[in-house]
Amino acid sequence: MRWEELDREPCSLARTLSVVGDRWTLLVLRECFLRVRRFEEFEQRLGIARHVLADRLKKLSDAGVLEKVPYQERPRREEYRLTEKGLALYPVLQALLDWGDAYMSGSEGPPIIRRHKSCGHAMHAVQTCSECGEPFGARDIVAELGPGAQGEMLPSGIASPKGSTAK
Amino acid sequence: MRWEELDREPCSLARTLSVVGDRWTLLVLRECFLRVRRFEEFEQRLGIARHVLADRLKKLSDAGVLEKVPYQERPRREEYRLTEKGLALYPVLQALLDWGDAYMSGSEGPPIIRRHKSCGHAMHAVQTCSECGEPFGARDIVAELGPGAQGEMLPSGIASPKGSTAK
DNA sequence: TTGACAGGTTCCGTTTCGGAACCCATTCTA
DNA sequence: TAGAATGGGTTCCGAAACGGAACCTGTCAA
Repeated sequence: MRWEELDREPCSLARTLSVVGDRWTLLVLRECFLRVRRFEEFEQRLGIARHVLADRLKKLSDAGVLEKVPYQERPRREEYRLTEKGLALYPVLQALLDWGDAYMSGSEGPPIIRRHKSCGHAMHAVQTCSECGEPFGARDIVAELGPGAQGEMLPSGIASPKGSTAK
Repeated sequence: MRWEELDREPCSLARTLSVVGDRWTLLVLRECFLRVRRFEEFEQRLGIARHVLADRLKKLSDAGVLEKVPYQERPRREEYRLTEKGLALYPVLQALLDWGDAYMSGSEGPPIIRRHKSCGHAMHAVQTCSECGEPFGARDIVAELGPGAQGEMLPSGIASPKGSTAK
């Protein structure tokens, strides 16, 4: 596959990466979740080249992840805000953050801690099964072809809908 | 910040992206979780340029996410396997997959479904608080400076350890 | 009239990527 | 015993993306 065709791949991961999978996009979104909204502030906090920032903000807006909302007229100025679709990326950031906290923190510990408003504790994310509520890891899941599948998507030895599960 | 210095940023997200944040790495890891292990199979399934693949596999091995294990001698052949550190990236892939299923699937539905071995249901991931077990979203969390913090990391208006919480 | 501010766009030189060709040790096949 | 196949790369070239700096565009204040 080529990079520009990622969004047409029959794979939700590839399609997601076609939106957030390049060099700066997830860092821009980190700032969005920290309530950064204006061009200059993104630029200052990230140290990103201006035209690259402009490109990323445009692509995220086109994808419906951010929206431009005017905050003054004359001269017209607009800021970038997360949409619901953008807010739904929070678990992605959480998962990246948790892995970094666990494997990339120095001896001092993580640079930022997250506090759960309702219970008041410093926390990290635990992924649980939407159906039974139990925590799970890579070894607890099998992949199967779904309704939107096409062609040879799973390597040999992996379960298909009607086949047997992989050993 | 510049891209080559990402791993020295005081931010777990930036540090994680220094390992998995470039064009092909997460797709390579998707294949790893589908039990793809050999150079040729990565190449065929991804359609990635060979030297880019070689570079990504080397970087992931250097980072301790994959390890090369010999599967035959004479001629010596090695395959790439996820380490525990690599397996710990599963929540990242899950989160990306869930967002793609929710926002990037066509009318047919998601191309791959995940089945939870222990409960038997097709499932997606739900992130819950490690402390109280409740599901949470972006609006339920506040960020605070942690032990590894340095300098101006949070935008004005965001809580610091001793300050008040952001509105 | 000049300067500042916010939000870009343009230009240029350096990296990275995509695609194809080539390399190398070993084993299989004719 | 020659030649092809296999698996895992490396090398080379032109195209695309990036980093940095300069420039542009409304509007308002001094």
